[in-house]
Amino acid sequence: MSRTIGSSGAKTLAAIREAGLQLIYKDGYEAMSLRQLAAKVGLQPGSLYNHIATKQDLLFDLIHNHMVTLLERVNAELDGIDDPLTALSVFTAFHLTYHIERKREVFIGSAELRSLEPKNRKRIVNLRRTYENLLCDILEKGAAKKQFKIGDARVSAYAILAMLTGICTWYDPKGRIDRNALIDVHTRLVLHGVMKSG
Amino acid sequence: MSRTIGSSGAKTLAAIREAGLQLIYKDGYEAMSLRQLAAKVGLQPGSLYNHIATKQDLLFDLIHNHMVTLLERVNAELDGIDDPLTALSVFTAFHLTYHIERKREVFIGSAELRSLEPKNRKRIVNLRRTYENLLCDILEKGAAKKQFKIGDARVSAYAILAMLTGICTWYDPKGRIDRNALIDVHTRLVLHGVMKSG
DNA sequence: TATAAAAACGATCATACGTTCGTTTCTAGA
DNA sequence: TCTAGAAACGAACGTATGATCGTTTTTATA
Repeated sequence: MSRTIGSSGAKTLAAIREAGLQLIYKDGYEAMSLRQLAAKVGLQPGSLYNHIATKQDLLFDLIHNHMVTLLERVNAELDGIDDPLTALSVFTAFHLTYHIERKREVFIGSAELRSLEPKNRKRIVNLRRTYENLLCDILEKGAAKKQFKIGDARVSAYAILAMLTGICTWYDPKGRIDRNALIDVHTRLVLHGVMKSG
Repeated sequence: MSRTIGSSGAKTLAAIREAGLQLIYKDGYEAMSLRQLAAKVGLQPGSLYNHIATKQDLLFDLIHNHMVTLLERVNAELDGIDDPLTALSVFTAFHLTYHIERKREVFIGSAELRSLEPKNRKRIVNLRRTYENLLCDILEKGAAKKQFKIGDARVSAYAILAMLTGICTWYDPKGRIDRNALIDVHTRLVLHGVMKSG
């Protein structure tokens, strides 16, 4: 028995994950070859299989890990908040912050859904649905309390999520736009968009 | 000399385009093999090359054709409209309508940008930038006239476009949601989102 | 109807892919 | 220090890919 604690295996796996994230984000899952991936990590292609089961497993692992983290964090953020308006504001800020920080995972999580095997895809779609439902609930509560005026809650939720998630395709943290300014612009669009008055 | 008018070649090319659209939309460009494509059209793989130059050319052709049409139509829609509020409303309705009608092309046009060779990608990105600028201009004019209150115009434009384009990933014309209801919900979100009052 | 071009066939090319496997090297716990 | 297991090598597997090419069939015009 050996190499359980502090083994370099964990580091290698982490390096594979990071390299995979970069390559899939840049070129897409299908376009990334395991030879590319291995070269980026500094391994022979076959050696990858000491750490991952299949290419598909790596993709699922990356997306699943991201979804679980997303749900954990959003639940922590929304915990104890009752007022729909406050909740919507918190949700918006959280969603943007998280999506800026992990934009590669987020992008892969939606762009490469199609590359997941049906069974894996279903698991991810379920987690995503759970997340969407959080926003749906907020909107419905706000509409019930007459704070919001929206049409169909699910349609509105999809529209808002699409808007907020869109930054993953273009936002550059080192670019012209300040992060807080980004959050302000979006928060305004969302809140004014759903508010009853206006 | 023969087979110039009414030749069956044009029909075959159209069939290849349509089949390509379906397959790329469903599985992605990289995942679509020319054998799949040929089978769907009812040809041997090699016969495709009587109609297309390369697989890459087919992808570019599909996306480019879509972008050119998009620009033609939006210009026709906005022609002669001066008031920013009216323009924004028209733009929103047009964008949604077009994106519902050609959701496969639109989806491919953004999801498969990465699959285009650099030179091809640049041409598409330029066309897209032209389209984005139309919305940017509307927002800036509205802000200058104090009709709108927005932050950065380009950020707002990206946010709105992301929201409206998002329907391509989930909207089903045969589904629960009526098309007009969809347009209403989104128009409300956009207009209220940018309006000064609120 | 004769003919030249268009379009399909179908075999084949070279290459790249994900994955496997026997072997060797390294490393950390006993 | 010894040793078992982890992790790397590197050659190889079978398969699928995009693309080519000489040949045959179909088509519409002249």
